[in-house]
Amino acid sequence: MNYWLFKSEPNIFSIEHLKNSKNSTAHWEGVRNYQARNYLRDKVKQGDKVLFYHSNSDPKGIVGICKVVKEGYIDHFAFDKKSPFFDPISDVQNPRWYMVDIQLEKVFEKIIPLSEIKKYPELQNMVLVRKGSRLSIQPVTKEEFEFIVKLNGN
DNA sequence: GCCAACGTTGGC
DNA sequence: GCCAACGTTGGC
Repeated sequence: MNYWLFKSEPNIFSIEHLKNSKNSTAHWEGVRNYQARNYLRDKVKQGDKVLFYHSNSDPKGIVGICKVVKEGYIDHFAFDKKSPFFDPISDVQNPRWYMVDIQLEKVFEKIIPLSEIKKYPELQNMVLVRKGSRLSIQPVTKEEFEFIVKLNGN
């Protein structure tokens, strides 16, 4: 099993949105970056655990845990002219973009803010805290994942 | 294949 | 709102 961190802007899709979705399950569509796409298409597997991160918000940080319930499949929103994620370059015969489905496992009692994450020596190698890192789908180590779960007292 | 210009992300 | 860092585009 692998561990990941998915970023989302909560004004667009927050963990509350996920909680209120049917079966607390949602597509993770709209990833439009090749490195992140490659993870979604090739590496993110059913049963993997995901840290849900709120970016561009106050406070920003990790807000809960999800699991992958459906692994990489074609992000058909790229073909939908009405979708904000429409991509005219993507071709049905040769799709560029992929998504997964995730299901909520736990909303943390309290957000673990980025400022706090930056304080722990155990978390200094996270992609999240690397300068200039903008990846929206990031690998996380088992140790990092478990450390964060413990921080939340779980 | 290089790289300047432009667009986006996302912390501050 | 600013801007550093990074990604993408497109002319050459």
